[in-house]
Amino acid sequence: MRFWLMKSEPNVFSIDDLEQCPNQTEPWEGVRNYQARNFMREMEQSDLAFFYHSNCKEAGIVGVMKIVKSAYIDDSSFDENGLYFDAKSTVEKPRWSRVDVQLVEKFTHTITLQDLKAKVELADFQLVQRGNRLSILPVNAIQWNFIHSLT
DNA sequence: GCCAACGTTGGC
DNA sequence: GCCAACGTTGGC
Repeated sequence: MRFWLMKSEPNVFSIDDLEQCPNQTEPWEGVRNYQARNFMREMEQSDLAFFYHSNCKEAGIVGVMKIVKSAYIDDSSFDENGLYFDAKSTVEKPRWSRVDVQLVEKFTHTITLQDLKAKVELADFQLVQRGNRLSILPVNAIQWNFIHSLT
């Protein structure tokens, strides 16, 4: 069982949007970065992930999700008219993957990036490293428990 | 909206 | 395989 952090811009897809989905479950699609994709492929059913709101007023962790389906083909890359179209990803040679996530817990308040950066315990956490842009990161158990204790 | 940091592309 | 040019991310 492993832990992760997954970023989404709330004006594109927020934790409230996930809450509205049937079964509070939705495919996590549109990841177009190889490192992030590879992390998704390492995910197993019942792994947990923090939901992180990025590129917004109050950037930070807003809740917890569960991986309910491990990586499979992200066919949004085939949709010519869609946001996530990638001409180099074909049905014969699909390039991108997605997983299905289910909402587990919505925090009553955001654990902001500012909060996280202030913690000595998280000095090694990839999220708070300078210049970090990865949209999916592994979180180790110690970090997970510590962050969760901040709620 | 700015811009630093990083990833990707493509010419050579 | 190098690296300049370009595109994207994301905090501020």
